Amino acid sequence: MLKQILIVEDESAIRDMVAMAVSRAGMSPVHAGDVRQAQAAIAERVPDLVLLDWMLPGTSGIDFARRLRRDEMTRDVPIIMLTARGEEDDRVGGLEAGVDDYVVKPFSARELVARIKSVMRRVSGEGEDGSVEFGGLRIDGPAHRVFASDQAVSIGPTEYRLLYFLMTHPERVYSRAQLLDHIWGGSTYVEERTVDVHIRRLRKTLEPFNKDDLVQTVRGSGYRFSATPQTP
Amino acid sequence: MLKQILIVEDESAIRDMVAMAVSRAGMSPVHAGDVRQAQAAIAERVPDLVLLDWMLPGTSGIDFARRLRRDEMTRDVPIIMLTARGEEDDRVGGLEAGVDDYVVKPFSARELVARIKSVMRRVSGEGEDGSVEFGGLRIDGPAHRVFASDQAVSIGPTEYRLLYFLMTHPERVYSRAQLLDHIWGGSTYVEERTVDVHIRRLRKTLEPFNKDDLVQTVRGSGYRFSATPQTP
DNA sequence: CGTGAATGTCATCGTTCGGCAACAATAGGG
DNA sequence: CCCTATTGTTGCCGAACGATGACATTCACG
Repeated sequence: MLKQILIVEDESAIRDMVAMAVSRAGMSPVHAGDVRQAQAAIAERVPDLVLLDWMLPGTSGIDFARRLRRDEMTRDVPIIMLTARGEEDDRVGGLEAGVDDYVVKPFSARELVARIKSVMRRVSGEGEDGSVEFGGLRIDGPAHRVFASDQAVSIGPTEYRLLYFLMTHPERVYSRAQLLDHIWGGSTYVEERTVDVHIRRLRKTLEPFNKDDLVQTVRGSGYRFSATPQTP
Repeated sequence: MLKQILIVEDESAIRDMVAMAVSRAGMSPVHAGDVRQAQAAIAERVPDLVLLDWMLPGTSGIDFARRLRRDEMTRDVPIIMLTARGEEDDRVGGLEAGVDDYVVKPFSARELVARIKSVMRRVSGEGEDGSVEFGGLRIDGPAHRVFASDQAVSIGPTEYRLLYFLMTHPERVYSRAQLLDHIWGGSTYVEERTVDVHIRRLRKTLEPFNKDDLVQTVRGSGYRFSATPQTP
């Protein structure tokens, strides 16, 4: 059965472009110009993934995302947000609403498809309400907080996003470039070394809880979040 | 093999600046002042990425982008558009044409190079390295890890590549030259004896798990990875 | 404004890794 | 049984890589 992708986007040009990309990737696109149409489509069939524009006429994308998370039927459907450049700051809010990933406009068909596949590949790990638990760490998505063995961890915004991404994609190596793409956003320009620094800061905040060895270095390849420790 | 970047831009000043940045980043720039020249260059060699000015004499950049996408030969070549401020609204059209990213003039050399790398990374990017299992050993490609009977094995980068190659091509003899080609890459020049050393190191890391006899010497020919032990 | 937190960048330091050569060991043919 | 080609082993050195601390800048908030 073909994977069905629901595209909620008011600009028809973008919608068509996305639909084209999706169907060329062997998935079945369904169009919706606003939230009403989207709900009608969902009533028809619950899609396998939702591409959701941030700005929509009437209900905003993020409100709709929250609504999807609230409904039993659609709770586990992954959501990818389409945001314009400059709206990136609202990411944290999106994470709270249980959004799985962001793609910043302008984006290429190629990138979008890659993100869709990446998100769909990750079925496991994620709890109901967008909270994640792994290796003795727990992220409470809605509350935007991190706990290590029920102790609250004080953590900065970027470290939070980094940790969130790693915890939702564990046991897998990511290069610095990939981390930049996923956490900083594909269209911002940052040095690759910056990743090192934030990895360092993340480790430092996890250190008091002895969870810093969850963040592992893979020399020549990148970083990995894993429960089984590095064997040196 | 150097990555070749085709620069299609009519203003020679910008072209030179871009070419400078590109070659300083270790890539090989090729110039084209208009679409005709660009096509000639492509006929010569298909570039690894195209930097395309939005406004060109004759055919516009976006038409050229569409043409590149239509042609089988150039379908997968990523394209970055160079646009002037104010043309940003036309982006959607460009995205439909399959453009991978935009850089808005005026841009810095560093930003451009970063974008190029990001796009190229993405294209070759999310390589879904499969997992391999053979003779009690298991390689988790995405995690970049080796397990011997579910125990994590600590292994260096080159040993990892060597093991990965051997495990994906078992029961077959490879000469040192062949191993050099496949693992080191055809463009590097290394002594053949170096293979011996790394075979040794690989055996050493497999030794604690009693898996070192999977790597077998075929005197006069090379090495082989096999589940059935050597008959001495 | 002023202040502090957050973030990106840079320079430096220590470690690891890879390549090589020199030597030891072994096999295989005559 | 010996001799030689081939392979195994080890130590060393330079280059590459990642970690880290310090610094500059920006941003939000009072």
